[in-house]
Amino acid sequence: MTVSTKYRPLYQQVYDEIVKRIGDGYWKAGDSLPSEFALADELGVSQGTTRKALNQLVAENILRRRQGKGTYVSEHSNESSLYRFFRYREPEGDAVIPETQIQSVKTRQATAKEQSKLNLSENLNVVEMARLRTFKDKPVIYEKVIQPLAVFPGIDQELEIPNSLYALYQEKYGISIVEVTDELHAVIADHEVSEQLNLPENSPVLMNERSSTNIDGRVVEWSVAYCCTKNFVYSVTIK
Amino acid sequence: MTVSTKYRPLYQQVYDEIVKRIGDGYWKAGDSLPSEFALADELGVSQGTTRKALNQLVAENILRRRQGKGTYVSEHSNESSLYRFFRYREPEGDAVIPETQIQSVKTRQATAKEQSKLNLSENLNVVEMARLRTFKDKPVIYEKVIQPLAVFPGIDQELEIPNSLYALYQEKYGISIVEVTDELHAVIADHEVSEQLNLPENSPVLMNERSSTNIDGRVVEWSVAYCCTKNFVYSVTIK
DNA sequence: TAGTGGTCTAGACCACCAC
DNA sequence: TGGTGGTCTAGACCACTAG
Repeated sequence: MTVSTKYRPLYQQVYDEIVKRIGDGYWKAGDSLPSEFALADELGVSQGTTRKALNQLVAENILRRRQGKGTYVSEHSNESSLYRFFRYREPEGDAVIPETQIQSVKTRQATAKEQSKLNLSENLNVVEMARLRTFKDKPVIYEKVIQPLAVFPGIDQELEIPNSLYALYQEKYGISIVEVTDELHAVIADHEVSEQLNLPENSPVLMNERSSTNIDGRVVEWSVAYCCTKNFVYSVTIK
Repeated sequence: MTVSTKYRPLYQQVYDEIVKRIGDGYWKAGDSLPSEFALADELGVSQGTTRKALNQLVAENILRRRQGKGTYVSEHSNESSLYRFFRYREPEGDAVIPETQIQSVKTRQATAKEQSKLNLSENLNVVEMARLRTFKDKPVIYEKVIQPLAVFPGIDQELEIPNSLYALYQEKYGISIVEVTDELHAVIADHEVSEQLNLPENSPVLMNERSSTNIDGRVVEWSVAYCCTKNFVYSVTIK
């Protein structure tokens, strides 16, 4: 492996190389990686160094390892990991898996806020998807998802949009969301939101502005979700 | 080191032993631990095994290490780590460090909800502290903190309550909060909350119900905080 | 049985810090 | 200069999986 002039520990260089290969599509979600020894030989480092990089990637949910089988690129489209970023729960703490209906898909220019959140400078075309999430046939979350067309070409023409957009991003665009940042506000539902969520006027709702980050560190999606927290809570554990 | 009948990897046994010593007060917040080799010798394992346990504890914010100096028990009363669990930010993303005023301290029996959240079965005496957090002389968060008297004996007689309760827990009671779980709701401020936060009637506020967990895994504090998110957001990153 | 990841050890060398 | 943690290597053995 080429050693950069600016010093980075070997195991971090191995880490970078693996991330690069996943980002380039050389290894795709669900693929198995070579064994520790094979990878170490190929990159010219020791098995222990490779292991350290691999374990770091496991800690970040980018890889999964199973003793006796091998090392795999995480499939974020698994039921379990699909809802890793979905933080709404019933008050008793039970997970909620909602249904999703697409309400509308529009293509337009990004607003100033969207440009800033998505770091857009040149191509300002974005897709706005409005979605209604329902649970037991009752509307629970109304959200607008903003995607740069440059990142997701043709996503506005997509006919079958799955329950989880993250699965679509991964399968069709090779984009793996590995981190999200949520900013939560309490607001009064406006007319559109009350109507969609079937709430009385002036209901308080939780507004969640989310930035989603790809494996390469770019913010590739920004969304605003409104949730009535009468029957649900946003639950998060910080360590 | 004694090896338990039920197999646990050596490095996890080392991990457990270190946690136990911190929990027992053998090493206190800010203390330095023996070097990797000294600890390895004492416990009868290799330096690499000790290192693995130590690094895991660093990942969990229980220890801190500095090259050339040593390994230290985290002081959660550091400015930096004190606010690790404080998730309110200005909309631009700047951290907010508020002032705190104690409004009242009461001792009473735990409610059913508090018993459940704090896993109380025998001694039901709890202390309720009402606190108002202000930023730039404006009230921003009103909260009620519930502490079991069995865990914090005499805390209701405390004269000097610092800005961060977690620092008090650590210094006086040897309790280190290592994990919190927040449940967020959007609600309409009631009379008490609007008055404390100086808000008009019917303002939406973010309600945060928090369970705080000690190093030994027990929930030792439960609180409810109300925040007006007009000028602040609750911000969290999930990986 | 062969191949994989998981644990554990021993030792070398480097970078940082304090005296 | 001596002691600390940080990186890197080499190799042994164990546990799990699959054919």
